[in-house]
Parts: sequence; structure tokens; C-alpha cells
Amino acid sequence: MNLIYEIGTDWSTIMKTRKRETKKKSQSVGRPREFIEEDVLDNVMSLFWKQGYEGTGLSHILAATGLAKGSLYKAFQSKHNLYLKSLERYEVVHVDAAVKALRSNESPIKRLDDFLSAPINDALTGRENKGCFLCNASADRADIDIETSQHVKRSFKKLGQALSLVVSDIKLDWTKDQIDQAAQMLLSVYSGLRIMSRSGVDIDTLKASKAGALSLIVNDT
Amino acid sequence: MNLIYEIGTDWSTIMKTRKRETKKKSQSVGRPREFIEEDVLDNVMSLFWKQGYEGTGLSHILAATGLAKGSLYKAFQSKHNLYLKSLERYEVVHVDAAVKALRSNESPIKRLDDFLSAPINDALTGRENKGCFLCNASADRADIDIETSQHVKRSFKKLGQALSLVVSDIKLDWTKDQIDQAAQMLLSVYSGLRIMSRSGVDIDTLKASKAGALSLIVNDT
DNA sequence: CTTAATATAGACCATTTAGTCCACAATTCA
DNA sequence: TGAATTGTGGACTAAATGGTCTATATTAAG
Repeated sequence: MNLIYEIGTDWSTIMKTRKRETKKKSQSVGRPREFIEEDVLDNVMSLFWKQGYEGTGLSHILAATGLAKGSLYKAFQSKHNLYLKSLERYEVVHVDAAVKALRSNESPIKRLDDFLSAPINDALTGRENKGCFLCNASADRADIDIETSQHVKRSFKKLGQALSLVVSDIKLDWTKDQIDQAAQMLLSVYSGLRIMSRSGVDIDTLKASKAGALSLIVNDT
Repeated sequence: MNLIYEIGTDWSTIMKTRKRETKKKSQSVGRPREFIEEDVLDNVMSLFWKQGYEGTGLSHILAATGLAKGSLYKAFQSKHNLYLKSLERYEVVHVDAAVKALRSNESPIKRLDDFLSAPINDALTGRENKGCFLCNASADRADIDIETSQHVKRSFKKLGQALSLVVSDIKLDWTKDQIDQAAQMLLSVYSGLRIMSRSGVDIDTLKASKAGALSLIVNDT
């Protein structure tokens, strides 16, 4: 009915002329971006993290980022791609941070304690309770989207390896298998805590879980 | 444009006459149902379990059940209600079965081993890999839907209590706290296994997790 | 200033969504 | 038989969905 695209002229032909090979500097040829990609991804990640893929509509994304559809799609191509970029961003921002914390110069037991305390502290402070994006994505998309599952697996692997290192710092006499088993157990407990805290399981139950897990590593020997 | 509802007459007035107080026998007054509620819920549960709430459309539900919209909505009122009913059905069919298995007359260690082996065996056989509906629902809906979270919490509690009983059968000298901590740890590991298996984490990693968890209970003393 | 290149805003669209409504079918009861 | 009651099928709808397209704005280079 109401068309408003008839005023201008001869555009598409002009557009298809050349495609200059500029080496993507931060200050490039045309009109500059009015947003920072990382900031947008942080906002979008938060939405997907909290609401899942199908639960997050373009409308939410546009509202949270303040971008218009045109800009969003020019920069990120599709909702699906935006989801994958969010997972990458999560790995860089949150997984790598957790790995770094697991490799800090605190005592190894303190590092494990902190690792398992994070879900509990988040549940205590209440606000949001997003859980863990990896866990949520695993439940949400990993079974139907190979790219998602690959990202998630890679991040889980990073965490598992970092945990193995910490355990090996405590249990100097354990075999590699024993160490890896304990580390994977800790990672499972972490995931379980993140999942159960989403449904509001009471704090004492979560704390018991953590205590049970740590008792394997902290006790005796 | 094309209206076809003009042939009949005087319906709504007739409908609003009386509302007989029949004590819901299985053979009631009007036209009988052409489906069994439990069968429909089993199908629908499977969809929500696999695809989540937003990921499951009415179209999927209609296709899977073979029902027409009218029948579906007359029986179940809304998609949301259908989801809650699916969770209830899951509790009755799957959670209670797991609890029963945990209370079987197998050796307590075998019962724990079986409990943690289920996620691994499901991952091994490949087909589907739905994970655990409680865990998925927790990630998917529990944070925004109180009714969902209540169902999920109740089911988790049942599992936790059953696990405590099994642990107490093994560790006769442990305190109640020790027992509960171990049980909650096992439940977290179970949840973690279910979640991680959704993203296709390799079987050996899952097995390591299980071994780590069981080593706390099986070893020494 | 002109031209090329890129970004923005938002109108627009095809499809899908959950949900409603009613003509009609099938049953029970009197 | 006929009234009352309940279930069925599916046409229909309003709103929302993800995605496209283009007029225009803004920059750099020549």
C-alpha cells in the first residue's frame, strides 16, 4: 500500500561497481559504526543466557542494544549467528576468567572452594540467577545445533583441564586418572549447582552439595 | 471474508442453561473422548523435554498427538498448562521410577552406580539424548515460571531424599550431615552429567565424573 | 566537491504463533 | 425419541516472529 522508496534513483547499479580491498582498519572507509561490537554482544549474551534462544526475540535484542534492525543485521547477519557470537563472547569473558581464577596463586583448596561457591553466592544475592550460559545452552540448543555444542564442549574442556591442575596441586600422590576423575566430578557438581539454582533449590541444599564434593578432595591423606 | 458459521442457530443461549453436577465418572454424559489423556501427555512431555517450551510449537504438539486444536484446548486449556501437566507426568513416570530403583533390593552401591550410569548409557546408545526434563526445565523455564520451579524443586527433593537413604545404607557410621552432603553431591553430579551429555561431551569424561563421585562413597572405611 | 563505501532507521513482508469459535458429531438420560 | 451434554475438526484471527530492502546519513579519498 504505502510505498516510500520511489524518490531516489539508480542506486543498486551504482552499488555493484567495486569492492575496495581495505585492510579493515578501525577507522575504515565509509560511515563509522555507532556502537562497539563487544558491548552489543555483552547485552545480547545476557539475554540469551537468561532467556534462551527461542525465548529471546529480536524485539528484546533491539530494545536491549538500542540498535535498529538494519544495523544489527548488517553487523551480525542473523539471530543464530548472534547466538554463536554470544557463546564465543561468554568463553572469552567468563570461562577464561574462571580458568584464570583457578590458576591464581591462592591455595588450591581455596581456589576449588571459590569455584563451587560462585553458584551459591549468586543464588544468595538473588538478583537475576542466570545460572551458567554453557549449561543453559547445553539444555537449550546443544542437541540440535552442532556449532553450539562445539562451543560448549570446548568451554567445558577448558574448565575441566583447569580443575585437573588444581586437584593435582593438592593430591601430589594421585594418579592422573584419579585426578581427572575428581576434576570431572567437580565440574559436574558445578553444572548441577548452576542448574538446580535456576529453579530456586534452597541454599542449604546447594551448600551440602558443595561440601560433599569438596570432602573428597580436602579430607585425609 | 469466508464465513461458514451462519447455518445453525440459537446455540450460545442454549449452552448457558444448566451445568449438571455429574461426579466425573470415566463414562460421563456427552460425547466421549477419543484419546487417553496419559498418552497425549506422554507425547507432549517428550516434545517439551527434547525441545523446551518456546522451542515446541502447537504445530509440533498437534502433529505428535494427532489431535485437532479444538480437542487439545478443550482438554488442556493452554500450552502453558500442557507444559505443567507434562512436568507432573514426568514426576509420576520418571522421577518416581528412579526413586523406586534407588529403593530396590539391590546392593546400595549397585543402586548408586546404576543411578549415575543412566545418563552415560543414554549417551552411549545415542538416539535422542534428551537429558533430564527437570534439568532442561530448570534451565528453560524455572527462573521465570514459579509453577515450573515448584514442580522441579519437588522432584529434585524426592531424588535427594532417596539418595540420602541409599548413602545411609552404605555409611552406617556417618552423621546425617555427611550423608546428606554426599547425597546432594550425587544429585548434582547426576544433573551435571545430564546437562553435559546434551552437548555431546565424550563418554570417557562422563565416566570419569561418575567414578570421581562414587569414589567418595565406595572407597575405604 | 564528487565519488565510493559503509552504517542507520524503520517501513515492509511472509510466515508462524498461540488461541478462539462454532457447526456438527456422539454420547447419556429421561 | 429428544433434550442435555460433551468432544471434534478446522476455519479464523490478532499479534509476533525473523528477515529484507532502500532512502538517506556519514565518513575517507581524490
